[in-house]
Amino acid sequence: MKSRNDTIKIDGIDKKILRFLMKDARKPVLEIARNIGISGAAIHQRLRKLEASGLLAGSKFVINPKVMGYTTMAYIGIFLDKAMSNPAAVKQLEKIPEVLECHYTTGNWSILIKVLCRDNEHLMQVLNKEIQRIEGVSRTETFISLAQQIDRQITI
Amino acid sequence: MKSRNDTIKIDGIDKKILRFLMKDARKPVLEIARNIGISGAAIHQRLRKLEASGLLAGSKFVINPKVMGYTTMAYIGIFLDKAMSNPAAVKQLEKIPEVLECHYTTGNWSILIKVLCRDNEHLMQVLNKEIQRIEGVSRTETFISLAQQIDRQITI
DNA sequence: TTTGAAACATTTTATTC
DNA sequence: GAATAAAATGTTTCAAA
Repeated sequence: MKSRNDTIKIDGIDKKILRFLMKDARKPVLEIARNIGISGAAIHQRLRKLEASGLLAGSKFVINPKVMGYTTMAYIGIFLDKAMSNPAAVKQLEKIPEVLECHYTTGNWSILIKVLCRDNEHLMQVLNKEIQRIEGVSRTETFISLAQQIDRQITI
Repeated sequence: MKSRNDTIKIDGIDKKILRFLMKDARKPVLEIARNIGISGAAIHQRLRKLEASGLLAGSKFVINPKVMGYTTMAYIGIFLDKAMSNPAAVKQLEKIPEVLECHYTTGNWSILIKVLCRDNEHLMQVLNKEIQRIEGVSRTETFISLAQQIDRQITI
């Protein structure tokens, strides 16, 4: 099932199934079955295997934040005083719901985060009252996303 | 249905439903119904309304790229020669499957992209043979994500 | 808006090839 | 691996409250 570098072999049928479900997680297996000319049970079995392999990491409903009044997305590069305060800083960042992603990165900053706020004022509050107050955070650089033109998953 | 700033009013029941489905898009509506003590038909109707409002923007199967051998994620800040070449650059970026996100940003760069590659060598090829060759791209700054500790959607 | 019930469709499992 | 079939479960619609 797995090749020597621990990746998984998936064939063309697996790919077709995944491509359908990556676009619409609630697409009925039977509908996919009709589309690709294989029985629903066969697809069901393949999905169980893909799940067991860890390739399928679940499914999600996608929410449009704009409709909820969240229109300001930004990336924030964070400089930390000492490398040792990293895990502690992440713990604090986890408590801020506006923080959607957090990466340890090479380069200028210690950490790069993605935040989603209602507007610029909200973003300013999150910066000044939440992020800047975290122990070890010395400086930040903010990049507001004026528009997002690409948003997709890995191509299968 | 919508307040004067065009956001949507959702009540506690809507939130409960959404929280279930944001975690697992394939969770049966009837199961959610049993959990929150309301009929399946009621949930079905609420979901139709949420979908009509645009708040529900579909669903996705989530794939674990590591299992497919994609282990190097990076953010790349791109400097463009002239502002006018922006849309053309995005068009070229769309053709590169390793590019998962693309944002117009305030700050240093014109564009910030997120890329997913198999390894550092693959990343180098994408940088040198794909991104740097795009008309108008003058310089790039790469930040490799050594680890991602937070990855979530907006909190409902 | 909610419910319950009927009609319809899908999922899941066992069996067989 | 895949197909079929049967049982269990889920979805969808609608009339009534």
